[in-house]
Amino acid sequence: MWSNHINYYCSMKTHQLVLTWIETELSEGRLAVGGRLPAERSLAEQLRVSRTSVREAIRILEAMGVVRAGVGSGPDAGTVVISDPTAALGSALRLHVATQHLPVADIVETRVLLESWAVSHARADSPELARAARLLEEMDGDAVGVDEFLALDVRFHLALADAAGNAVVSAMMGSLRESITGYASRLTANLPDWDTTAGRLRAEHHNILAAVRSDDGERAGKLVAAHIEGYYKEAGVASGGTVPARP
Amino acid sequence: MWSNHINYYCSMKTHQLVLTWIETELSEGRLAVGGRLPAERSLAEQLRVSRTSVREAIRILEAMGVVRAGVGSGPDAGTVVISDPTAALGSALRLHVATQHLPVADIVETRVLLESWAVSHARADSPELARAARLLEEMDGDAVGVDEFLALDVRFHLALADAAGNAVVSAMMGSLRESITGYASRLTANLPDWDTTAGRLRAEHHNILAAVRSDDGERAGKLVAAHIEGYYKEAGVASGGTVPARP
DNA sequence: CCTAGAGTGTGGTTAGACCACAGCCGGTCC
DNA sequence: GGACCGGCTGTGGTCTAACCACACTCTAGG
Repeated sequence: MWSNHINYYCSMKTHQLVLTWIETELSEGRLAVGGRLPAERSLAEQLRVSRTSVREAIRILEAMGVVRAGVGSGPDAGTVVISDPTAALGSALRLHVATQHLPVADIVETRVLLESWAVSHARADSPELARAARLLEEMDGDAVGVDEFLALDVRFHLALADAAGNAVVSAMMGSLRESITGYASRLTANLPDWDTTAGRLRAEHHNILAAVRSDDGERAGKLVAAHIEGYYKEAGVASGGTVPARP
Repeated sequence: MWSNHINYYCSMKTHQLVLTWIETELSEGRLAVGGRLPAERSLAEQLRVSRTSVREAIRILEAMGVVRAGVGSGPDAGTVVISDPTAALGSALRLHVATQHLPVADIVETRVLLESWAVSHARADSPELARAARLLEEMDGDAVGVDEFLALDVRFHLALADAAGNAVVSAMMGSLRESITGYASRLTANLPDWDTTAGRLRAEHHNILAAVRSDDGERAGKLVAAHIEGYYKEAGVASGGTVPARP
């Protein structure tokens, strides 16, 4: 194969060559979201590399939320281009939290920053707000368990963030939330009384949504900041504090 | 091998099994930054999977900035755990920008948001500010070319962001900046007169740094927002606007 | 003592094989 | 004629076995 010869002039790992090729195809518009990559074997032959190297590149793209690999044949199989920035940022953040080089307190602080910006820039007539309202109705149900409540809570906050119309902020919000999902559900154990907390959270949610809908961005931003900080404080993750021990 | 048997009960791809194992080792503290992963062949044997699958997992971690693979032997070889969140977020963002599902305008907007927060929360006595000041001195030199100026500019803004002491914000700032480096250098071609612009940017940098050092966070935030927005506006990336055509 | 070479262990890359899966297509049976 | 069943084809998923380049480490020879 040529790769050794090529690498002699350009010290790039083989799979990076494949990555570069795919990224170029994306930039130049020859590959777009919804499109399909060539089959792994064809791509390997075309780029004069082994299938292993092609697969390594595709794995990276898959982890980054850029492609989705599907077996079988037919119109929904093969490796298709998608675009899920949240997945990429989320798993990256989660891993770095695991290395304990990204303090959870910093993540919470960043979440407050992004989310208060988002609600204060949300358009009062955004269709996302209707979605948020429906989620609140669901959360008001009596039979909602803790985990279900938290899941709906995530979706509510994401809907709010989407209303600002900034894809990057939405993706980062989602990834921050995803990276600490594990913590969030563990934190509920620290709460003195879940029902009381849930009631407070519900009320705060309605206030926030009302502020956004009346176009009072400043007030919505402050409410959201207090909402998030209040929750984590009650659950024991003080700003700059350490992470609670595992059960 | 057992993997097919295992996958029968739990539909997880083999390399994900390896990823999960490594993430657990990180969370539980048995692996830490600076530590070394077992050799690929050992790990494969230990987890009862093929070396191929182990490599796919390691590739993903490498792309996420969690490990660094080094050939050879000795104390600096092998696969060691690092922590470079910026790399992970940066390449992810860059790829999604390539798919044209993340508008450049949104990235700029997010950068303004994060950076103005950072400077308004920077500690006036942070050692990072001294670093920022040294970078400004370098930029004031007469013999500084365009590319060199831009490189120093990136480092200056990152130093400012670091002064806020939030690792997540710093990482996101760096990744946003990295994801649009390609654009930034192309944008200079749109400027009517580089020397004039450079002079203005220099003056604004000094003003921002002065505001931070006098603990006037609010003013620093506004200055930084105007600084960034002004530059992109002059270079032709208006908020919500489209991307300039390639040369 | 120092140096050149063999030895060892690391990741990097490749080739080739087999599997499970999903759609397609043609033949068969009712 | 229509419904069903089987093989065919192409996809990604996994594994094995081998080789390479590299960098250190040890050792034999000067």
